[in-house]
Amino acid sequence: MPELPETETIARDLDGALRGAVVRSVEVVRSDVLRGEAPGRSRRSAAALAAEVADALTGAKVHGVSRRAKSVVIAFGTVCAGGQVEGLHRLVVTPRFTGALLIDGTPDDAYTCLRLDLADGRSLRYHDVRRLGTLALLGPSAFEAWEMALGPEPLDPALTPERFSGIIRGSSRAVKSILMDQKRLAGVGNIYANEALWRARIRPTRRGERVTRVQCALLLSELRAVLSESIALRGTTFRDYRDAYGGRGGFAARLQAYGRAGEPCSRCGDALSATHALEGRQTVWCRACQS
DNA sequence: AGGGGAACCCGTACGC
DNA sequence: TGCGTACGGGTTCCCC
Repeated sequence: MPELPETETIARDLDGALRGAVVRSVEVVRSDVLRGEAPGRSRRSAAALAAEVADALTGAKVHGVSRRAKSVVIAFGTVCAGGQVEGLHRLVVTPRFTGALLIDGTPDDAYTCLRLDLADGRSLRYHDVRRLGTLALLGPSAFEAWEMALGPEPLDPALTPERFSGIIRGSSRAVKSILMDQKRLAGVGNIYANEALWRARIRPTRRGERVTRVQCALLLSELRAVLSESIALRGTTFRDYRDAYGGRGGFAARLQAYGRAGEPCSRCGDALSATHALEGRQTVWCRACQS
């Protein structure tokens, strides 16, 4: 389940590997992962979208690869006669649970949804077993609309403790739900919400409006710490996540809360509690030292 | 505004 | 062993 550190890892690898590469041919194998206006939107005619993607990407040049929220953004431009890049559009890839962007060297199989063959002989595949991930090809205005609807990036220095505190304290919902609400804060999912709250000693069910400013400042710094540490170890492979070379992330062994229900809290030794009652998602915390 | 539930998928785990 | 079924997991969308 790629969240911010995992999609960041993929984006950094692909930016280094693909910047400047030219697409020779496009094969849409599974068109049901394609979306129109934005990732996650209900799908339009899959056949029409497949034709649009093939048409737009054939001959296109990779301008750069970046990340926003939990999505990898591949920016393409068309190479014109003069050599300059025009008609920038972006393929927004949201892998969800089992999606992966793989560069050549990984064997092809039945789960390839999209394959881009590059002029230099390499290839890039979007691979997804469950196909809950999505690919959306967005022009400049649709891309801007999608980005504008997302909350700030937790690692952006422009997100000050004051602003973060306003996000958390401005809602009566459970603080964990606020952390995971992509409209309020982008990129944080279940794993890192559990971890950040454990580190900051805040109970996941505490209402945002009842988290103090001091706790908010601590939560932001612990959130940034856990995200940065995970990026340094190329993310968390709990189960399905793979990087662009098919490799696993190294952060799973560092998790203190997620997936450790019943195990002793590494801070106080009490058994970690778990519930699914918070929006139906696995929530793990220490009753003794998180309040 | 926000909470609940369905839908999207299919490998995995389980029951019989 | 095989077959059938429940489940998970983030997000959107619809309804209350």
